[in-house]
Amino acid sequence: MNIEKITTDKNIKLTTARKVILEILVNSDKPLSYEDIKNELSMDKATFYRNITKFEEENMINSFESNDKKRYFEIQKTKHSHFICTICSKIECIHQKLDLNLTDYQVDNIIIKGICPICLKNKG
Amino acid sequence: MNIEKITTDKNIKLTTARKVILEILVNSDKPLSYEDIKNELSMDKATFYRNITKFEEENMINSFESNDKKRYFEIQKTKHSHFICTICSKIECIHQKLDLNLTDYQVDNIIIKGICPICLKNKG
DNA sequence: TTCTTTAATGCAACTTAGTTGTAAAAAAAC
DNA sequence: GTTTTTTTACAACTAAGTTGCATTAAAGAA
Repeated sequence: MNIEKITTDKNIKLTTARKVILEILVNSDKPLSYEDIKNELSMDKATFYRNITKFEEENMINSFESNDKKRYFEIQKTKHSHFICTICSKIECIHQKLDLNLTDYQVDNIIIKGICPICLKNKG
Repeated sequence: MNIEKITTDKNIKLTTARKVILEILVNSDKPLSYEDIKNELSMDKATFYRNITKFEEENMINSFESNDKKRYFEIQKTKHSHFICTICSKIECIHQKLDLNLTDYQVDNIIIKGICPICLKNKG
């Protein structure tokens, strides 16, 4: 997947700052927070967040809050859900299809909170 | 449902502050944020959050972050999921049973993000 | 190319949810 | 009643995210 593909048909100017953010997100296999990537960013955090907002408006990326109170961003390559472990805070992508059967609702993201297999085992 | 029932078998002292918080949560049919209820609280916010942390440790309440960046708290009367509309930010409790079939994971809360029927209709 | 307009950026100041240290007060243990 | 532990209020702090504004870059027209 390349950036050109993501920006096709989007009302977006591909600036250097935007390329940097999108490159990082494209090359990650899990959602990332600002904290996770701030060292790789040359731009100011205001620019980062303004671009993130723009990406969201254009439906290029997806974001959600985790239980560490931070927002996590990702590019929706394929539709999937997220599991957040309330013990270790790890975020896992769940690619298994979850049938929700919620008519009249548009479902964009499913976030499941609970305890991951590793922490469950450690708990005993 | 009364507070005594919630605190049964919990390692918790039922102080005035705690009673106030629990009363508010018990009498609500939807998750509430600190902002939602701060006017009804006589205590300091530090006390509020410290008690919320205690309640969570004792598994008396459930919390999750919405897309307004705030945490929402509720007492789990019956197990259910939550739908958060990314347009109007309304939080709806979904009592329909969602079968996830995630073995090895303990599922505590399912948060579905998307667009609610009203906003979908308004969008056209 | 040059002028004009619009959008994007950096910087600093700000907002606000939530946290932490600490001393006083309340409750429990003895 | 005295000691110990827990809870509280208050104030100071932290950090994610936002906003205002001046500067810069880019796009469009002539």
